[in-house]
Amino acid sequence: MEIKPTESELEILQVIWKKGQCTVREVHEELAKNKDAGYTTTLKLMQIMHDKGMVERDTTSKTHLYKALFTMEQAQSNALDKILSTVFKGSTSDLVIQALGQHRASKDEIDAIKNFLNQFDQDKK
Amino acid sequence: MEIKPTESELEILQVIWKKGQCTVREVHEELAKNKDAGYTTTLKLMQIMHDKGMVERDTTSKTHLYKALFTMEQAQSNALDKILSTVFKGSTSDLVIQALGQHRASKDEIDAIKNFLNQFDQDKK
DNA sequence: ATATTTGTACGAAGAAATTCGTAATAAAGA
DNA sequence: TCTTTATTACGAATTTCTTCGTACAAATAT
Repeated sequence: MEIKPTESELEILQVIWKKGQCTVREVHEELAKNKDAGYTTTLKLMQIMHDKGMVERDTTSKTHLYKALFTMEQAQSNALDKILSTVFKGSTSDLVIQALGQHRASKDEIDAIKNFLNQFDQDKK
Repeated sequence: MEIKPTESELEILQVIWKKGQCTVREVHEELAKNKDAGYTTTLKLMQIMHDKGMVERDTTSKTHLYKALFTMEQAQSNALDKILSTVFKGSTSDLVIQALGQHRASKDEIDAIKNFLNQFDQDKK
């Protein structure tokens, strides 16, 4: 399956991922904090996401419950692939260095990355 | 200025960045390798990009010459910001680790990153 | 029981992105 | 000069995304 959520769909997915599963109202309330759109707009978007096969829903009770049909990690993977090919000429190291350069990571984060790299080396040898 | 090129605009920008400056035909030929769209489609897109202020053009001769008005690095920065906020919950280290995990980097790339990290530490202390 | 609130379905309008055809013009070639 | 080719301009059709209003049904409250 092609995973290519639109801007608005991603906003909704963030809420669903965070809560695991949720109702249209829950998503809407959450979005309302930063944005200002009608309830039916959110509803319609979620219905479309369902049509597209991005989410599933439990319709046993009147108020439907939505769940994502792919994980945030899958979306991350897709997003990385996309920007790697469009703006990083495929260079992972460019991407990593850019990322570390502009969004300064905390010491803990840097340590986490170092550990990861060392473990990586281990596997290679 | 807001830098938010669309999918098609990025395809075009890649060619412009690579060549420094170029004509519609050059861009079109390049795109034609992987895609199949009419010449006037490319032309129109580049005209729109000009309207949006994404590119400038030299119209002294009949055949116009286009240049990008922002660098690939700026586009990279924007792209990173966007996916960080939409799918990585703002965690740079998550992003970096994901990137390194799935697109296996070469030894040279890993070394480059390690050097970068060490230098980074130095600055901090 | 009746009215109010809460929810889904759905059509349709508006906006943005993409595609292409046609016309006008300039350059190049015969 | 006249014809062919290359280029830009531009309108318009198409598609996709976003937004919202209205209708109807179910649940809740009075």
